[in-house]
Amino acid sequence: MSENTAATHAARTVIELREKIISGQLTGGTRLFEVPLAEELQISRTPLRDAMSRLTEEGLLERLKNGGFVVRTFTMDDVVDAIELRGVLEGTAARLAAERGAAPELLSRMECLVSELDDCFGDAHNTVDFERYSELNAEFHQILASLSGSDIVRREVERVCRLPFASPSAFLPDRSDIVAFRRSLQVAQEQHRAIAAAIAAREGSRAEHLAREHARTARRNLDYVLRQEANLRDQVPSLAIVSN
Amino acid sequence: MSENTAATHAARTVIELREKIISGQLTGGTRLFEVPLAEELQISRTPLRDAMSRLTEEGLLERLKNGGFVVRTFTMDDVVDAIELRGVLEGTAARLAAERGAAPELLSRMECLVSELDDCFGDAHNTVDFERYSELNAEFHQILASLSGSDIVRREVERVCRLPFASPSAFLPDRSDIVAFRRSLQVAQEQHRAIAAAIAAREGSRAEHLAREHARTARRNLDYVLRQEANLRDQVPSLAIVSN
DNA sequence: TTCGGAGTTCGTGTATACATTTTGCTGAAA
DNA sequence: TTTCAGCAAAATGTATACACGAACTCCGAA
Repeated sequence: MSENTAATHAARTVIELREKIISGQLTGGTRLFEVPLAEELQISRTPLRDAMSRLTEEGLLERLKNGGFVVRTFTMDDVVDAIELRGVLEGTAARLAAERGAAPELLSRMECLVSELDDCFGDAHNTVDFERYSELNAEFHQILASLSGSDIVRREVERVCRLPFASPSAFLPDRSDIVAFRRSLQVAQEQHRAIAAAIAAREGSRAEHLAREHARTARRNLDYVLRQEANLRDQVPSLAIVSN
Repeated sequence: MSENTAATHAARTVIELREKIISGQLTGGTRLFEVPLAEELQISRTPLRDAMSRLTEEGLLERLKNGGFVVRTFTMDDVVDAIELRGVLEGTAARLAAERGAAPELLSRMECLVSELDDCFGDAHNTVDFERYSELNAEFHQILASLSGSDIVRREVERVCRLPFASPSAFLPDRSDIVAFRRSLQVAQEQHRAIAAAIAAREGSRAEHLAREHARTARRNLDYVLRQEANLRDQVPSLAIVSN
C-alpha cells in the first residue's frame, strides 16, 4: 500500500496530514473538508475525523465552532512567543528540579550528556558532529523536562516543544562554515553545562534564568536567519509552517 | 429529552462526562468502554468517541496506546504543580504585557476591575460580596491572560486554567467567618492592584513575580483546607477529581 | 506442571447510509 | 435596489454493520 506502515488508517493519516501541514503544503487557514479529503486519502470519513481530532490535540488544527477543522495559522510572532514560552517552561522545570532535588540517575545522565556533547566539538575549531550533537541535545532537553519529577510540568514542556518551530532542535544550525552559527553552538553547550551545575547545586533561580536564556539562543539563530541572511529562510524546514 | 440542551449529542456528552469526571463520579484510571458507555448514555459510539476526543484535548481523559480512553488521574502533587504552573504562565503574561506594552483599553478595564473588586468589601470588615468578587476575579484573570497580546501565551494560560483545581477561582474561600480566608481575599485583592500597577509602570520583573505569588494564595488556601480543617475538604468541589 | 497454540471473546477500527444543520443562492416583493 | 423567505446543496452529525486485532482461556502435549 502506502510507504507508511502504521497500524491503523487513522494513525497513518495523522502522519500524512502532519507532514503536509509542517511542510507548508497545507497552509494556515485551509479548511479540511471531510468528504473530498477522505476521498483523496482513500479512506472513509471515520478514521479521517479521528486523525483530525488527534492533530487538534497536537495543536496543528483547530475546530470551527459549527463543526469542521482548519489548519492553524502561525505567524512569526507566534514563533518568537513559542520559543519564549519554551524557555519559561524549561526554566520552571530547571528551577523545580533544583528546589525540590532531582532524581540522582537523571541528574547524572544529564551530566554525562554534557560530557558527550563536549566531544561533538572536534579539535579543529570548525568541525562539529552535528548529527550526534542534535541527538544528544534532544535527550538533554527531554531529561530537563522530566528532572523536576512533576508530571504536570513535564507534560506542558513537551507540549510546547511539539510545535515544530519551538522544539529545542528547531534552529540548530547545521552549517559550521558560518561563524555566528558555530559560536552559537558553543554558547549553547556552555549553557547546558551551567544548567546542569545550577540544578546540582540547588540554585533554583540561577537554573531558571539560564534555561530561559538558553531558549533565547534559538531565537538568536532565528533572527540571524531572518535578518542577516534572508535567503537562508527557505532552507529552514521549521519555518515552512509559518504564514508570510 | 435530557435536561441538557446542547445542539449535538456529542456536545451534550462532553458536558455530561465532564461533569461526572469533575465531580468524582468517574474516578481517575477508569477506562471508558465505548459500547457499554454509549448504551448507558443512549447514543451511538460515533458521537461518544467525538466527545471523548474533545475531553482528551481538554486534559480530562488520556488515550491508551492500543486504543481506548481512560479518565486521567490527578494527585495532590498535580494540584500543587498546576497552581504553580498557572502562576508561572500568568507571570509570563504579566511580564510580557509590561515589557511590550499592554493594549490601553484592556489595561484600563483591568484597573477598573480593581476598583470594582474593592467595592466587594463592605464597611463592616466581615462582609464580602462573594458572588460579585468571584465574577470580577475571573474577568481579571482572563484579561491578564490576554494582556500581552500574545495568542500563544493566552492560549496556554487558558489551557492550564481549564484544569478545575488550577482555575483562578478554584479555591476562592466562600466563608468570611473564617479569619484566615477573609484575610486571604484582602491579600489577593492587594495583589490584583499591584499587578495592574506594575504592568502600567512597565515593571516586567515585578509584574511577573507578583503574579506568581498571587497564584500561591490559591495554594495557601488549599493548604489551609487540607491541614487546618481537614473536614472542609469534602466541601471543596474542585478537589473531588483528585485521587486519594 | 508448564508451555504453547488454537479458538473465542471482547473492544476498537472502518465503511457507509441516512439525518440534520448550515449556508448561500435565487427570486419575488417592498 | 435591497431585503427576506425559502429552497437547494453541501457539510457535518449519527447510527449501525462488519472487519480486524489483541488478549484471554482452555486444552493438549512435552
